[in-house]
Amino acid sequence: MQGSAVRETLADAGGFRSAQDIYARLRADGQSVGLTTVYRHLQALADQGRADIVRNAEGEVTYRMCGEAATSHHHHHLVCRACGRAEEIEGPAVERWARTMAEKFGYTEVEHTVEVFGTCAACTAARA
Amino acid sequence: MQGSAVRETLADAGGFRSAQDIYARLRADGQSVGLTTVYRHLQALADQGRADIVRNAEGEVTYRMCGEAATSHHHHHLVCRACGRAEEIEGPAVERWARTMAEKFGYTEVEHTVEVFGTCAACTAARA
DNA sequence: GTATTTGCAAATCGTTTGCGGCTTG
DNA sequence: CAAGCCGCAAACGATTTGCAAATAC
Repeated sequence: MQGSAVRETLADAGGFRSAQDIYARLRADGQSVGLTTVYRHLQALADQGRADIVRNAEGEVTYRMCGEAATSHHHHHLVCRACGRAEEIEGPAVERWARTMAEKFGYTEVEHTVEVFGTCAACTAARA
Repeated sequence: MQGSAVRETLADAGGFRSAQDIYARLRADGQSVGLTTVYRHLQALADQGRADIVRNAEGEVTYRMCGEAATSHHHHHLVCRACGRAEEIEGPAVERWARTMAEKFGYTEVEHTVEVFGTCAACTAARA
């Protein structure tokens, strides 16, 4: 099953990666997989809540394995735009703020997307 | 110049709209424009800071005219996912939180995207 | 042998670009 | 005539789907 290969690669990558990225890594690793399959497994992981999704600035969808703690627990990310590495962050104040604003303007079924992008210490240093 | 037509339509729409959307409205209005032109003008408006950009859940880029007050002033949006209408909102606490988190993890060149989606009062009501 | 997984090729879809034609000053 | 605007047609890049072959149970 290619599923495990996809999962392993995504886990090994350790950060947010696009389907294309994972596909490239698998191929580079000599593995024989189809792009379609990669997309399907990534989707599945996301559906099951085993992977988090973040859409990058270019509009690409990126995935990252998330620990069971994070699973089904509302949180946001601080993502390195250079290497994809990410920290899980929380902000009760933000949640409250979003809800308050929505109420104030009479909006219902509120949802929000909050992503913080930056360059991690390692990547900043590597930029010598 | 088709530019004014695009600007007017976007302004009239009063909310966040995709290029395709604006194009459709113009055509429906009997106007003769090319999709390419719509994209180009929308891009230009965004570049000049005369329009705000929000990428919706489907990954489509949507634009909305923004007042001069909003121009070049950092703010976020509370967007109605049904009709595109939006309110400009601010959250000093959120800005601070993002910066703090980034510092805490050693990330530099911090940026963030914060969008709040909901269903506005009118659309909620219309759902009778 | 029936259900599931796989992957190639083709189709979608939003968006961008090449480029010749038209407009304007 | 030169500079800028237009828009058709083609190119693009990410993602999805049809479908038949390969595999699993």
